[in-house]
Amino acid sequence: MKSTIKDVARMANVSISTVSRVLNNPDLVVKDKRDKVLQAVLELNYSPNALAQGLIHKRTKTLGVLIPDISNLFYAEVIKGMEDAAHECGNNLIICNTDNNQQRRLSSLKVLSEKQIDGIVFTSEPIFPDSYEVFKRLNIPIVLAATHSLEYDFPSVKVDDEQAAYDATEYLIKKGHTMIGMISGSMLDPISGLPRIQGFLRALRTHGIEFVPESRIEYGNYLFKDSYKAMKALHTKFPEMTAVFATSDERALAAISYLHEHNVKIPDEVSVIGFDNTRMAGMCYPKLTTVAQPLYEMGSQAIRMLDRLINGVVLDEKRFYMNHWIQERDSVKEINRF
Amino acid sequence: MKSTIKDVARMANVSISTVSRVLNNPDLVVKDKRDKVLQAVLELNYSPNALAQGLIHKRTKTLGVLIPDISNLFYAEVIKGMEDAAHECGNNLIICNTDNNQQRRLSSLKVLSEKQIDGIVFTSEPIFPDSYEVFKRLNIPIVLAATHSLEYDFPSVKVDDEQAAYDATEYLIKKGHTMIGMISGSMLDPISGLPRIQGFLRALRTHGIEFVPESRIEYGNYLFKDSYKAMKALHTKFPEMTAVFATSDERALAAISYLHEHNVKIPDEVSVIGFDNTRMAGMCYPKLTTVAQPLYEMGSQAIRMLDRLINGVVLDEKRFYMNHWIQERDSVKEINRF
DNA sequence: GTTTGTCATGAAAAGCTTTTCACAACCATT
DNA sequence: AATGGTTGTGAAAAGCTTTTCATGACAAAC
Repeated sequence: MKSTIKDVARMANVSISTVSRVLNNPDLVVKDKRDKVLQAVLELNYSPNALAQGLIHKRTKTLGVLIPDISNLFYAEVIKGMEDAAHECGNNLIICNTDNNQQRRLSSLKVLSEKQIDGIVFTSEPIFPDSYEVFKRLNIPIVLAATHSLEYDFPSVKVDDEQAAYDATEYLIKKGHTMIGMISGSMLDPISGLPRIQGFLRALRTHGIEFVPESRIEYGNYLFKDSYKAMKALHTKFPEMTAVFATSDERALAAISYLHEHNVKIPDEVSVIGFDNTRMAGMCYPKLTTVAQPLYEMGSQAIRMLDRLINGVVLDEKRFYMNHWIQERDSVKEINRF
Repeated sequence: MKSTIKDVARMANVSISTVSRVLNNPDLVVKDKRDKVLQAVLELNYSPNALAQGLIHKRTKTLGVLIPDISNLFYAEVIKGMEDAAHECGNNLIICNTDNNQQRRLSSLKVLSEKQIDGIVFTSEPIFPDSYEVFKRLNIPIVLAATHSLEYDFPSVKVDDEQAAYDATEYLIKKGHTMIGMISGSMLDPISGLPRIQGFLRALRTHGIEFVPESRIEYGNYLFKDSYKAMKALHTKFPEMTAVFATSDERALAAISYLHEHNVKIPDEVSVIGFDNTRMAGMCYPKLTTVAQPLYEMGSQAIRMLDRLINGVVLDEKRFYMNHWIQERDSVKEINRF
């Protein structure tokens, strides 16, 4: 049986209030009582019940995190960043898998709210009006990570996807590529789909490369298998291609697999650039050049922003864009333009 | 401001007890009051405060999970299995990263205990006496996942590592290999180090393959970079090797990278078998043949066992060994023995 | 020597819910 | 008509802590 403050009080021969004071405001009580209390605490292995504390303080030091699919490697580093930051500011994380499923998302939010969490980090998914309603009713601080919203003014942490895609494409162009294909997410995805396509197109336009989107971009979901098929379709309709921009590392690995299997040399015949810089990017062959997102930092930054919001600090910038960069490895080759 | 049961009672013109009954035991109250209460609940968007409930029931429906390094891909699937199972039996997970660090492990356990979690899943790490003391004092159900303890009788879920390593090695032998190297974890690691080495040695012995451990096994930590170095060392001291047993997929990928970079054909010149069957195993080239652990199921099974323990069910088997299997892909080749 | 002020401490309320107990009303039994 | 048994409801305790308020003791100031 766990001991309570009452047990400590009894053992130390003082009132409950005194015990509480010893623990929270030690200099309010004289030394000999203090010592007796401390002694009793030790002896009984007492530690306060956070439920009771939470009830009083209306603060649980627990944060909720909603993630569409935890098993996706993308989140491994993000979660670690979150956990480390949370630990640092004395919080715990309840992580919920939403499975890309509104029902589950709602039921998770309901229990999180019942458990009186102090704030929420919502990752990756766009905010639809019905989710917005729920968030508003929850009435607690919320931070978006790896997503944002232009309609609603939730604070957010993410990379500038359009610019990142632009930079990736420009990088390929500067390496001499003009025949560039793209494996992309859906145009209907306003977070990591459309903006990356727009960045890609803008780079081509800026550098005067003519372009027929229908024959150069292949769309598909984010998993390896579909991306492999997408790469096959792309390569079939665009065999002159010398470089592919895959909008996730998983897509890039699928492209690499396809190319290997068809005896296309990487990067000698076809260069590949990915997106995310998950740990996998350094583990494949050839090592993947990719648009790096600071995954760990995105996670920790999101938590730190949330913690500040909870403590009533006003954020100087609502939409926080983290720096991305091109992580050069071995999957892109400079080619002779002429 | 969140509404309380008091607000609902006032609005519905009944006592607090009646509201509580409507929510927990509806047939105890007459229809018209019940309807009025339900109406008020809806109108006020009321949901009960889990802290107060937890205080009474001594049950929080929250479980703690301790993981040495969340960013390791190994845990992505395990956590998902845990989360799904937890969700199914109405629990939430507080996941803590221990960083392989006793200090942090202890501080995490302390807050988890203060938050009155109902049980703990402890993953991967061996149980040392001091940890044991802490667990015992916590006095709540605990399940070990991907680890176990022979000294203490905590229930556990894992694969039979010795047998799995034996099977992997035998698989290579049956494919005609006799010159087999190993990239292993430390012999001092009683969970995934020593047993796998023992399984490896037993398989060789059983099949009458002579063997000088010093020149055939390379030890190192689990990260890619070290494993790459290990592979280099192994290949240097054992160039006749036709197959490598890498005791994690990450190690196997490092081996593959090394071989690619030195123009050794996989699996034509050297076969590689991994361990874990993380999602990466299907994304590399060649696709990795590996000893599959049922990661998702290990996670969900651990949670289900924990939930049963919490509900006072006595487990029929304490040490639960999940089935492993050889997931055949493309990194191992049958060779001609003569 | 009375008053003011400080300090240490305990009693009790508050935070929100569930559950036990008691009460009243009603019907059925004798 | 009196007793016994249901049934529906509210008051209050319990779960554990923090914090406010009140009290008593004692030193300092007039």
